[in-house]
Amino acid sequence: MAATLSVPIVEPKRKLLLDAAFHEFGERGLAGGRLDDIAKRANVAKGTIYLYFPNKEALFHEMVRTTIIAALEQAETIVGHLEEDSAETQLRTLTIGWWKFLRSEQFQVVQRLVLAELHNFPDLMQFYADEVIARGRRLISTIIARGTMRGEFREIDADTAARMLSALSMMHSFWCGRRQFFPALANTSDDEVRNEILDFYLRALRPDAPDHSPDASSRTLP
Amino acid sequence: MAATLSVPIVEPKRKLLLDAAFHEFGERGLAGGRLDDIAKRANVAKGTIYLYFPNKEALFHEMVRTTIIAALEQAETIVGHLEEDSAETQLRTLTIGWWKFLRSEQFQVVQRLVLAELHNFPDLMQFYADEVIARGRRLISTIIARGTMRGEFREIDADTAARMLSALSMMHSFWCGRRQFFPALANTSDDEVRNEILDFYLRALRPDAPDHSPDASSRTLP
DNA sequence: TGAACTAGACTGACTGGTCAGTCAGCGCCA
DNA sequence: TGGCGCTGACTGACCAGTCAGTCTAGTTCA
Repeated sequence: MAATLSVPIVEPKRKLLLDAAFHEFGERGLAGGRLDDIAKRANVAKGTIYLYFPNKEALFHEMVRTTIIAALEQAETIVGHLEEDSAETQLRTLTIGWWKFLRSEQFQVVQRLVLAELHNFPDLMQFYADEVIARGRRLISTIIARGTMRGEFREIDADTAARMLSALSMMHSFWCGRRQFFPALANTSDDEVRNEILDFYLRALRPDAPDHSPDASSRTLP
Repeated sequence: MAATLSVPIVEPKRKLLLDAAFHEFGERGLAGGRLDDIAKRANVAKGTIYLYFPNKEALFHEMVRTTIIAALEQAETIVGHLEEDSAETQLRTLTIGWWKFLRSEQFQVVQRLVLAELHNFPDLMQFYADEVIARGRRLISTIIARGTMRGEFREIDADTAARMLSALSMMHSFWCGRRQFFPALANTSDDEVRNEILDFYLRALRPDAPDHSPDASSRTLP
C-alpha cells in the first residue's frame, strides 16, 4: 500500500495530537490538562504522545505556537490586500478582518492561555507579543500614518493611535467571549460591537474643526 | 484570655493565610499553588489552613473575593467624591483614581487570576463582572451622561462610551504590567500612558464642531 | 505462493513523585 | 487538668513519564 506513494503517512497523527491538545488545554489550561485525556481525545495511547513530543510542556508549547500561526494565516487571508481606498475605508476593512480573527475560537483559546499561562513561557509570550499584538498594530499604524499625512485624520502619533484601536478591539473581543457575565453586551451582536468600536475610534481621529480652538490665528474657513 | 476581651483573637491568622494565599496563587495560579507553600509563607503548619478553610478551592475563592473587595475599598478612597466640576475634570479625576487602582499589585494579581482561572468559578466571575467592571462603568457612564446633557460631550450612548474608556484602561493596564514584552510601552511611564488614554478618549467625546456639519443653523461662537 | 523474519509504530500497565487532605498528639494557658 | 490551637508526619489519589510487549505491514527466501 505504502509502496506506491512514499508520502509520510505519519504526520497526521502529530496534527491529531496537537488538535486534541488544543481542546484539552483550551478547556483546562496547562496544569489542569491531562495527557491521558489528550490521548483519549486523539484515540491514541498515552505512550504515543511521547513518540511525537518529549514532554507535556513541549506539547503545550508547540500547540500554542502552531495555533497562533494557523490563526494568523487565517487572519491574513481575511484581511486581504488593502487597496488604495481612503484611510478610513482601509481602517474599516482591516478592523473587520482583524475582529473576525479576534473572535475566532482559535484566537479565543490562545488569548485565554496567553493571559493565564504564558508568564511561565517567556519565549511564547514574546512570540505572541511580536506576532499578534505588534504585527496587528503595525498594520493599523501604517494606515493611520497615511491618513494623517493625507489630512483625513488629525495629527496623532500613529503608534499610539494603533495601540488605542488594538486595546478597544482586544478587550471587547474578550468581553464578547464571556457575554453571560456582561449584560451590557448580551443584546449586542459581535458585528454591532465592532461597529461601535470603529465609529467611536474614528471620532477620535477626526481632524480638528478649523475654528473652535483657543487661538483663532490660523483660520482656514471657506 | 477571652474573658477579658471578647474580640476574637483568631481572625488575624485567617488574614495571614489569605495574604499568603494571595501571593502564592498570584504567582502560580490555583492549580500550581501549593498549600504547603502557603503554610510556609504564613509560618503555619499545613493543617492549620484546614482550621480556617474547608479546602483549597474555598481558600482560593475567599482570597479572590476579599482581594477584590479590599482593592475596591482602596479605589473608592482614591476616587473620592466627585465635586461639581466640569464633566471633563470629573472624568479625569475618576480615571486617575481608577487607573491607580488598575495598576495596583492587588488588582494586577486579581486580573490575572480572573482571566486565567475564573471560568471555573462562575460565581466569582460574576462577582468580578458586577463589582469591578460594571461598577466602574456605572461611575463613568454617570459622568458622561451629565457631560452630554450639558453639551460638554457629544451625543453618545453613555454606557457604550463608558465601555470604551473601560476597555482602553484595562487593556493598557494589562500591557503596562508586562512592559518587558511590549517595547512600545517600555519608555512610557504609567502616568503618560494614562494621559494618552484620557486625551485620546476625550477627543472622541468632543461635540461636533458647530459648522462643518450639514446644518450650520446653530452657531454659538463668540 | 506463502512461511519466516524484521522494523517500528503503537499500546497500556506500571512506577515514582507530588500534593491535597487527615488525624493523633503536643504544649500552652486558664 | 482539661481543652484548644496548632502541628507535621502520614495516606491515598492522581498523573507525568516509562518500557516491555503487541500488532501490522513490508521484505526476504524457499
